[in-house]
Amino acid sequence: MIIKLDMASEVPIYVQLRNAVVIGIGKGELVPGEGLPTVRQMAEDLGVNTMTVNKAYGILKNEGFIEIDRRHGARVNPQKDKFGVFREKAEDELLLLISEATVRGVEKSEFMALCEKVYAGMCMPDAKLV
Amino acid sequence: MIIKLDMASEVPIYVQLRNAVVIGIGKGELVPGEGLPTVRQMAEDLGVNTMTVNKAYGILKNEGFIEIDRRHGARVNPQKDKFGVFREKAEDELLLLISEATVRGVEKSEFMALCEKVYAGMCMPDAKLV
DNA sequence: TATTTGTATTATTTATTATAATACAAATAT
DNA sequence: ATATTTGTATTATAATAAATAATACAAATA
Repeated sequence: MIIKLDMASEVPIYVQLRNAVVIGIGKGELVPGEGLPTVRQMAEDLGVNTMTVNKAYGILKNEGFIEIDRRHGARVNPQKDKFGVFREKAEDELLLLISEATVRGVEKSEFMALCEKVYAGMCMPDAKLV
Repeated sequence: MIIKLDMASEVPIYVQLRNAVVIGIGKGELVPGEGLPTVRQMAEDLGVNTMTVNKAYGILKNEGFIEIDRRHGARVNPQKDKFGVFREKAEDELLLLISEATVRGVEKSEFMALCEKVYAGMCMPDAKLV
């Protein structure tokens, strides 16, 4: 899995890394049980500090995307949204995004089509083979 | 228009304020040409510093949501997404949000229904009268 | 036993956020 | 004309966040 960081971005590196992993799992490029590179390896690959990677891994662990132990390192372990925590967060984010879309003149149909387009690019069963 | 700030939030105050205005315009609670409270008034209402409000207003101006002059203060002036800048940003955000939705076990149909729900709560032509 | 793992610690640097106290030019209202 | 209000700029300060650096340690592995 290839992760690209934008060092000029306002988004903190550890957030960019966290997001990349979430997207990777969502797309199926990272499958449950699969191991992530070690903290040190990932830090070396990305050219960032060990603690920056460790922070991202810690967040992914707390959010229930991966599990970590000293034997196997970090492994993909996605947990479902049991109590609707995500649904609530998603609704808040969608309110902001859809508000801006409306202001920008993007019709509802076009916004929904944008969602469809993103979903179309999600299903990549052979992504790892590419 | 009532704006609520969460002082305990990790989201900076000026970002919360910026978002609230964008949502207000999107919902139609703030109509084009309508004046926003002055920087000082808004700061007093919210109990924050003048410069914090000024920063939010400056961003809203740069993003093309309001216009500002010394005569009329800040007025709502939403600009359309002419060059697809918003569409690109929206697609990036949707990729992350939909990825997380997928991981959390939220089906596509449910996600689209969530969008529909948000849209249903958007159209409030008489919002200002309530 | 030596190595690798995640993790913790401490320190330092830089950037961001927020507040505070003024000040100024432009425009308005009295 | 004068006083007020407007957005804006300036400078300073404090608190927090982000990133790096250099180690260190216990647990697990090879």
